[in-house]
Formats: sequence, C-alpha cells, structure tokens
Amino acid sequence: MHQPAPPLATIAAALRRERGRVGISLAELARRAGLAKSTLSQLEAGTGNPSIETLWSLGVALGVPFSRLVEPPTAQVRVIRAGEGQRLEADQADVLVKLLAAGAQGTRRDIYLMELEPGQARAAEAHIPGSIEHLVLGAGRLRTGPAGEEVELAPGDYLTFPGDVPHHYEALETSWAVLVMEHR
Amino acid sequence: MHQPAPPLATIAAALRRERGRVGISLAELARRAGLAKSTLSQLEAGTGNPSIETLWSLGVALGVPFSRLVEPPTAQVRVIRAGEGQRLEADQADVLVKLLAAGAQGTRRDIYLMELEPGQARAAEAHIPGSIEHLVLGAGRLRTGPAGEEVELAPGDYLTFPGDVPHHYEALETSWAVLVMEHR
DNA sequence: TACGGGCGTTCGTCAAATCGAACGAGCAGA
DNA sequence: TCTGCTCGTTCGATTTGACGAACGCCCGTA
Repeated sequence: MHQPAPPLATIAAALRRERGRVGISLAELARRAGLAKSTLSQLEAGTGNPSIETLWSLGVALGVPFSRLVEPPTAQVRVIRAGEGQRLEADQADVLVKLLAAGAQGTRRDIYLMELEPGQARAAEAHIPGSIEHLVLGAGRLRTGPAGEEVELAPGDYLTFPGDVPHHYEALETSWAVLVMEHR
Repeated sequence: MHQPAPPLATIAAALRRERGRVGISLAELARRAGLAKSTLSQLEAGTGNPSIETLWSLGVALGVPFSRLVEPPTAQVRVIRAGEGQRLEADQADVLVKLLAAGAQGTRRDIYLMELEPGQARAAEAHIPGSIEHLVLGAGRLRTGPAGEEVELAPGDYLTFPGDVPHHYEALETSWAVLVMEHR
C-alpha cells in the first residue's frame, strides 16, 4: 500500500495553518516549542526534514495531535467501500446491519444500526488497519469484543475496541445496537 | 495540552511490531525503505531520533499509515457500563450527558450517551457551523429536531439533523439515546 | 525623525542522524 | 569441515538538521 503524499510540503502547510489557527507568531511558536526561530522558519518554508522530536514538540506547542501535522489536511480520501455495510448483512442470516449515515469522503465515521438474533457466535474479519469500533447496546444482551477479550453488555453499556483485529459478536437475546465505525 | 507519550520508545516498539507483522528481516525492510541497515537497527533499538522522511519511507515499506508508527497503540478494549462514566455538566436538571468517546483533537466526531427525564422541552443553542447531529433512541420516547421540525422517536429510531441551528429536546418518557456529534 | 520592540529570514557553526563497511553469528548444503 | 549466504550489530566518515547571531523590515511612540 502506497502512501499518498510526500510529507515535506504537507508539513509546511500544516504548520502555517495550525499556527494561524492558534493565532501566534512564528517566533512565539518557536519559543513555546523550544526551537530556534530559524528551524521553524525553514520548516514552514518547506525546506528541511525535521526530526521526530522536533515535529513532536511543535505538535505539543500547537495543541494538535501529531498526525495532524503529517497527514494531508482533510484525512486523505480513504474511500469508504460502498458495499461494506451490506456485505455484513449478506453473509450472516441472523444479523441485520443498516447503514445509517455513511461518512462522506474525508470524514471518518460510519454509523450503523445492528440487529442480532440469538444464535452461535459470529466471527468478524479484521477491518482496515486503524479502525476503531464503538458500540452502545440498545436492547437485549450481547457478548462481543476482540477474540479472547469478549465482554457481555447490557442495554446502555458502551464498548470500544480496535476493529482491525478479529472479533466476535454473540447475541444472548434478540438485541440491537448502535455501532460507530471509526476509520483512520 | 500535553501529548501523552514520548515518541522515541514508541517508535522503536512500533517498528519491531509492524515488521514482525509483515514478517520480514531488518535487512529486508531497510532495503525496501532505502535505508542503511545500521540506521534501522538503531531505530529499533530506541536510539536515535529519525527524520520525517526516514520514518515515512519506513511507513511506506511496511504498508502502514504514518501515525501507526508514532502514536502509542491507540485503542484497547474499554467498557463503560450503563450506570458508569463521568457525566458532563448538565445545563438542565433533567438531562444527563455522558461523553463516551471524544474525538481526539482533530478528529471529527464525539459520541455521547444522553439520558433525559420527561419535563418541559429543552432548547439547545446552535453549535459550530457545519456540525451535524446523529441520534438513535435507545429507550423511551423523545421528541426532537430543529425548531419547527421536531419529530417523535421510538426506541431504535434514527434521526439526523444539522446542529448549527437551534433545536429542541423533549422527553415524553424517561429516555436515553446515543448522540453522535459530527463537526466541521 | 529617531528609538525600541517584535517579526521572519539568512548565514556560519556544531552536533547528530545517516551512511557504508566490516564484524561475528547462524544456517544450509556440498 | 568448508563454503556461501543472510542476518543484526558496531564503528568511523560524511551529510545534514538544529542552533545562535545578525540582518532588514514594519509599527507604535517619544
């Protein structure tokens, strides 16, 4: 898998953008980050290849997570696979998954409503790396989680776990849940 | 705001982990990334402070997004039981809002659990422009929506509407709902 | 007009990251 | 055993990123 963009220009743009958002001068940011003005000046000019520690301290000073500075601004077009919601629906008879709101290009979350009938445990494949699942049980009883770390949920319970490892769903009663899939 | 972890050791661990996942040798990875073996060896040992380009090429060679290498292993399994969790400051007595998952600065969605007692209608100010609210009712009956376009919801119902206009919440019974706030 | 202060850039120096080569270890096969 | 290969580490040489100082610039103000 190829990464989309060379980060040099991206970082320069991100620094200018985030610094403008905070509303401080280049010199002020350099002070807060503990860097030399010259270093920051070159970074914002697109010249130079900062070390991790340098960029990290800038992230801290700007109050933004690290990835904000290296990844292209609008969460690069990680296409939400059109069939992803329906595929789950198709291959298991006693699970119904409804896509409530698809994250448009550039957003990072899909919202599903999942209805499950009691039956044997269902295994789910690992999703794309970096995805996270958030789940709130609406009704019923549900045993779910990453393989080996399953948890039993009651209505109103909230569970989050990485979606990029194999995990299980097992409805102990007829259940439904809200599932928020968070992509990277 | 402070970032959680010093990235030096995190990177070393991430490199070993991801390389093991791909199943290639240190020398092979160095070859694919176009780096000297010695450089990679020191990085995996925790010594050194790689430049962005160096770490980027490793990300490409490993086929993982960049942030995978610098941020601590993001998600673990976490459960918030129906009664647990820290409640947010409620501006009205008969509403409880619980933040289940905050979008770490820069992400675009927060997940809330909202509990409402029946009472008079509650008006919400308009949020920041571009925000969208998604709501799935878990139990009870809730009448909500933008002013003038309120809809009555039953358990399992899903409603979405712009959050940047004034809107109302009115619980007809004791209710709870999952609220996903989508920003920007 | 001259002054002080902050701004962002440029230049020379130094420390450090990267490189290339050599090393010992492990392993397969003749 | 000996050969040939790959692995991962260590050690000088060199490129290069980070620093500090100086520069020109723009504003308020005396």
